Amino acid sequence: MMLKVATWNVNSLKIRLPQLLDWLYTQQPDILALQETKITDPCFPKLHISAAGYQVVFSGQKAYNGVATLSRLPASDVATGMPGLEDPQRRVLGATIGGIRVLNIYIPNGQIIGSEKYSYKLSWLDKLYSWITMELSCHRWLFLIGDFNIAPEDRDVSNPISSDERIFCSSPERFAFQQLIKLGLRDTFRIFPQKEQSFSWWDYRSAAFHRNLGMRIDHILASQELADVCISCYIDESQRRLARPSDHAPVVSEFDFRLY
DNA sequence: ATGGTGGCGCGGCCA
Repeated sequence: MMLKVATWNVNSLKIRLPQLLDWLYTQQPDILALQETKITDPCFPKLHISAAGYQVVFSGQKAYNGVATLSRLPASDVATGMPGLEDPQRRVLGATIGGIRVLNIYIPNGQIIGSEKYSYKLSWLDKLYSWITMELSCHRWLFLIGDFNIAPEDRDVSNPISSDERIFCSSPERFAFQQLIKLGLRDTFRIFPQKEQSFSWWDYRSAAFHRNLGMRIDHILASQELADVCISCYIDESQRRLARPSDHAPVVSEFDFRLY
């Protein structure tokens, strides 16, 4: 039995719904984490999602942020925030699906190093570390997936020159990512050999996708016991080539694991 | 390039 898990920042679910439904039909993931749904809960297109054969939980807001998790099996123990962080921004969605804890996150962008938004990102990452520590203590099967807005290494950036002082690449951001790895999570993409210059996000501007100027900032982290049975991880760049694409491509990981 | 594109929603904000 194979378990297929994916993450995709769709940059507006309303605009991307036709693409999402096409993608679900062809890819048939068991679990899909969406970010930047940009839609309020009453407006969420759950009929379309269920018609495609998926259960869904979501936590949205108007115009910004918003996360949703689709799955073949129903979700329980849903969490829409992190302990110790009163945050009106909808960036977190935890759920237990078929015995696996699935934590879908949309880490703040940070905008400019030293800005207020950057401070918010770092304190958010601090809360995330505590939360993941706690979640790992009670779930042996756990995924931490989503848009991290962090490029973990220089090889995850098309132009790593002076990357140390660039947003997504700064030492505090990369340190926070490594702290999650130290907790026992594995970056499933790096379990396997990958082509150089592999990215999951490309700026809409300056024909960045065409020139492959991007970053790998969307990640599927798995607890050790799931990483042990991970059989592949890839970025589906085909979605970025379509008309009116999201600026992010879906990331997919497959596991030799049976959901129950 | 102190720029550039896209989404939301109709003036900026956010990415």
